[in-house]
Amino acid sequence: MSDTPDGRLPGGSGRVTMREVAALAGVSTATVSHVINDKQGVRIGPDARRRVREAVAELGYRPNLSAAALVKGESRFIGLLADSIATTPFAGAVIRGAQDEAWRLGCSLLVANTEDNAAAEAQALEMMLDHQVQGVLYSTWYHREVVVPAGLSSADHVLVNCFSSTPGVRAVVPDEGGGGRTATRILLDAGHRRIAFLNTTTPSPARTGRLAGYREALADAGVAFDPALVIDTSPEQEGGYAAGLDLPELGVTGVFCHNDRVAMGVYDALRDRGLRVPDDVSVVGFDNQEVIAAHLRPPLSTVALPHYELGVLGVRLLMGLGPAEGPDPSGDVRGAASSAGPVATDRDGIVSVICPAVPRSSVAAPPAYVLAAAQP
Amino acid sequence: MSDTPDGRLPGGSGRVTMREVAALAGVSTATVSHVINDKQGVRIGPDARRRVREAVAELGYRPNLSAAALVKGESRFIGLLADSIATTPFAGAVIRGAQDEAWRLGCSLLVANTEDNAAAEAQALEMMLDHQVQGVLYSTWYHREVVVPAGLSSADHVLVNCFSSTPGVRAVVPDEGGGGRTATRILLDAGHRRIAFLNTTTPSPARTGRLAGYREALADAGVAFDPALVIDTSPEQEGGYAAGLDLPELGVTGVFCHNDRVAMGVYDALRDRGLRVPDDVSVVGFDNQEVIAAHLRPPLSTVALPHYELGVLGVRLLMGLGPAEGPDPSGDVRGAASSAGPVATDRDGIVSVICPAVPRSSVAAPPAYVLAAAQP
DNA sequence: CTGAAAGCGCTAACAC
DNA sequence: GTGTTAGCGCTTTCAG
Repeated sequence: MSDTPDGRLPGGSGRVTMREVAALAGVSTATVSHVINDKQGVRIGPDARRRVREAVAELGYRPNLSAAALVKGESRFIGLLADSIATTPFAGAVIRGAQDEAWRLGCSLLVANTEDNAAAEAQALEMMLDHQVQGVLYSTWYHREVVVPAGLSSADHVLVNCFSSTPGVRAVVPDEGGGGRTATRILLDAGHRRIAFLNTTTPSPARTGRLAGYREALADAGVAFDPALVIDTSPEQEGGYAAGLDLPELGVTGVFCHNDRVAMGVYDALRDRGLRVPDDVSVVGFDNQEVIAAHLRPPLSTVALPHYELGVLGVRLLMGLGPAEGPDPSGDVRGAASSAGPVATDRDGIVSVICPAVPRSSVAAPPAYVLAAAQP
Repeated sequence: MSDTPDGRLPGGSGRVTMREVAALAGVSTATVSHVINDKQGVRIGPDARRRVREAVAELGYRPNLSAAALVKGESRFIGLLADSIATTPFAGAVIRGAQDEAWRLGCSLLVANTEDNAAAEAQALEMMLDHQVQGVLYSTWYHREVVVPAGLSSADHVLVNCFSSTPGVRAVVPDEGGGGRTATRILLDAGHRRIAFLNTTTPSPARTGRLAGYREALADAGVAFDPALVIDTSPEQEGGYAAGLDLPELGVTGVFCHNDRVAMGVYDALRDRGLRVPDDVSVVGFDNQEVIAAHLRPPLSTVALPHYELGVLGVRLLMGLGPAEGPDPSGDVRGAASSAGPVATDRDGIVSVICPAVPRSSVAAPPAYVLAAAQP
């Protein structure tokens, strides 16, 4: 059971070693190793196996991962380089997904926040290599093209939420087009026909992808595309406010905003123009920034990009596993969204939407999902 | 460079080993080790030292951390258990601070997100112990009392942003009282005398601490405390809205809100009541939730808790270092005075820091800081 | 001042 | 089927 609580055992760290387990079980360390690692192709008698298990339990044995890593030349670590961690919830979601999947595969995540600083990036990468990571995920908090840092090629790697023009580099990215379609369809399904799209001015996959999705959804619904309804504006509250002031003259009844911050500005602008949301104009955002979407009045309908799933898929891709797989209990799409009350408060309940297709990606991205109800 | 005589080329991972460095430098591995680790108490000739350095550079040698951890029985890892990672920016800030300080000390952070789930917590902890971490930081995303999980005592540990009634457990927590004073003083300095405080209904150090700070600031300014101006409400937009509707009747010109979400609701309520911010009523929030504070119209004055610094101090405390000494911007160090910085230094170079396991006792945290300008 | 040697705890060939 | 035996790359006495 437990050793004497009064003093530290002399050895390295006082922990139970495999040799002690072997001794108690009356077998050799090799046998213990085989049993513990469930080694395939090695036949161990059921009796010995049982005794080993018992000894492990009784002694409270825990493997020394450093020793295992040393002899195998490879650790059970997966590195994750993130360019941000606190500024948005997106990176956090990626990390959560990657961690959950890594744990499922018996690995640990070694996260490093680089703040998009090349020096920190290089340092973090070396640290990871020094720890013999199996591979490295390179992730960004917003979907964009990146130049793969030189050192990254020293390790097996996969890009997450970003992509590179360098051929042969695996990447997993969100389906912007699907997101744009979903957002637009929310408004179409609510009966809107004259729908503005407040797009960002920043060139990005989000800009082109969401616009394409907007147009596709309109086309699918038999609504003619009107270029006058697509307004480029800075992707913040200020941009939304400025563009929102012009909306009344356009005669639109619905607005799809490039992101939730823009939607926040639109709310303000519409209010200042004497229009009410959702009675006069319906608004749909993008990103599901919990703190905005759930707490605006009325709560904002929005589309979330599957960041958690991006993390999951990044790990799977890195480990040479296919995208989806059978029983995935944690694939609960609503999980990432549930947080505050507003979701339960809304009238029409939660709607899940599937965004198939995958732009630029070597991997299928999971569906984006929608929060709150569409505003009629 | 693959000049191993016994032809063992693909042995570990093809990386340069210390033996190769030793061979090139014409010294033994022991000498290389001493030079690399800058071992004190061992005299190495300047010449040998130089040759080792050159060999390291030429070969691009990188140490195998697994090997070092194995032989020393301890890795250069510091574990960080976080109960959340994506739901708020707070945890992220703690992580950033802890990581930066860990790196400064030549350590790596091993982060685990537990989502406040006991099973995940236990699993993560075992993982960390299996990696021979030096110690573990146990952090929460909001300041609260916790019961230290049993397994945590297997490792050296420090609580971050939380505290325990268990005696002897070190902890570093934010100075809520100082935050409350700061927020209130913003309004006082702007000339307000009738200031409401929308406190949370949730019992917590934040609730009592900020209220105490509010009262202290009033007292310092010679303003009588009026219990009618303290309104408990749910700490969300909804709570702020509800309480905000009552503000006009109270004749207040300033409002200190328990957090930014409440302030967001207050903005809405005041607008609905026909009052303007800041012309009619000034509002100060708390938390500096960037996405709210910076994007409300007008931008919200708010107070930020020092989460980054909490992470930094957690690491320093764990590693037996005193609170950092550094550039300390804008005053208000008075919070530190009341925290009775219980930093005791032992002889023999061993530093022990004891934090009273009481809500009010915070380890000398850096001052909270204020964003944006006070509204006249 | 420097080097030879003995492992750290574990895995992987190969004997038995 | 199971035990024996080498090391993995590094740190650390302890001789010289």
